[in-house]
Amino acid sequence: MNLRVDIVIFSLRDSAVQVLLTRRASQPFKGRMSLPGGRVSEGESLERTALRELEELVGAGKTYLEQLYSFGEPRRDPRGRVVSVAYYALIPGDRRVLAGRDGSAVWCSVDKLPPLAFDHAKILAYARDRLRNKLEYTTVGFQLLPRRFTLSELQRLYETILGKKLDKRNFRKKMGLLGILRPLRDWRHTGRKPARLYAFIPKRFEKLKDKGILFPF
Amino acid sequence: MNLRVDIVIFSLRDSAVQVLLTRRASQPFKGRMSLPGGRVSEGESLERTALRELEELVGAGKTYLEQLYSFGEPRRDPRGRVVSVAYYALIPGDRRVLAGRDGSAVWCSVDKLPPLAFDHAKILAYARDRLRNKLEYTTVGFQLLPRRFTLSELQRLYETILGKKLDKRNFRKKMGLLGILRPLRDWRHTGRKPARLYAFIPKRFEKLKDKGILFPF
DNA sequence: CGACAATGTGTTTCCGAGACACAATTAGAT
DNA sequence: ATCTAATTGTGTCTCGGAAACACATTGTCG
Repeated sequence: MNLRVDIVIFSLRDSAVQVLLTRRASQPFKGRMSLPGGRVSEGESLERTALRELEELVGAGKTYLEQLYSFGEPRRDPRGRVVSVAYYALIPGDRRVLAGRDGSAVWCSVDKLPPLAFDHAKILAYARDRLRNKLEYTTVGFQLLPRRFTLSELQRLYETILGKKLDKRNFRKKMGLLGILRPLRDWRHTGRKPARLYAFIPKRFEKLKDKGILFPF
Repeated sequence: MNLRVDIVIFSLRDSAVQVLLTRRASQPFKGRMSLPGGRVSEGESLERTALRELEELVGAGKTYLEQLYSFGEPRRDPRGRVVSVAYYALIPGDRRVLAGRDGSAVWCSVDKLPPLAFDHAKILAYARDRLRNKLEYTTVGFQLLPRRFTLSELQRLYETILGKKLDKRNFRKKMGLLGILRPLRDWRHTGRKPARLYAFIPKRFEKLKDKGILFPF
């Protein structure tokens, strides 16, 4: 039985949710794009496999990683039986990526995906659903932003992933109420009126989580 | 690489959430209780494996089955590397079970669990969490009840799984509002005042789901 | 026939979600 | 220097769902 780990690596780039894909160098599906992944080694846990693959591609740094689902249809790989444990990862949009050893990794907007190898389109769709859902009751979203960000950037992130417009005042009211943002003393100067920078306070959020208070959106 | 599917089979019996466990007949952990499960055969999907195991244990009939999580710590089985894809299933409390070929399967209340083999306690805990969460925004709960049930039974189910008391009037109001229950013409006579029987209307619920209306508890 | 146990039924209060508009600040153009 | 365009930033009202809350009714059992 062949066991692999495939990873859906999300990031926010150019105001779009993008996924890191690799081009297949060999048959089957030679030349097609596919999710990065690799074999689970002996003595290596699933999560460790995922972390290893992840590091090869995007290096170390703030990363969110979560197991997604296991895919085991008998015919999903034409070469033979392969079961994939899929993970998904979130990395900040300002992170430089190594783009893989051979530089074959490419960011693709999830709205303009090329045809994918195997059942990877299915895996990716599943990951997007999960991300959307999770965004509504957790703070995973912050994993996609740089350490410091403006409220408008945060709102755009939510709007992009949820696929709908949010009201600015309501959005800010809720964020304020949650008390998980720390206003910084710096401002972002980008074209027009400068915007205040904020940082996420993970500690505060942990307390909310313990009390069972979730994320309302 | 050895790949298995293990199943957490929940049911509601004697007003308690119970799990179907099997006693191990051989080493390691000989004599201990463990989650039922089995090898994934060649050419068999993960879900099909789970269904096969499930049917061996509890026969055919209304069943809810969902993939839970994959466990792949290198040392979780002392014999060698074994990765388990865990599923969980819900079956009605009035279902007769075959209790396995050899009759070695036993129902155990999740509040009084014996020591379990391997990392099965962890898997079970994970399943309980998932069940609790899912109960709050879906209708999985109905999978644990017989076809016909009283509102009090339904409420007790929710209270048991959520581990907290619910207000009777609010509970009934919400259920009524959702419109997913059909009152039947029969009554349950059990000791005291008879209670009206109801049935779940899956069709109605599908419509709610399509509209994105979820379960408020 | 009386005690007990469970069913069944509405109103009020409170809080969070969503709808909604305008003044202030800055860069860049003229 | 002045104007324009783009973006930030801020409060109130309304509505709907959630939670708190008590008592009359019905049947069984002793």
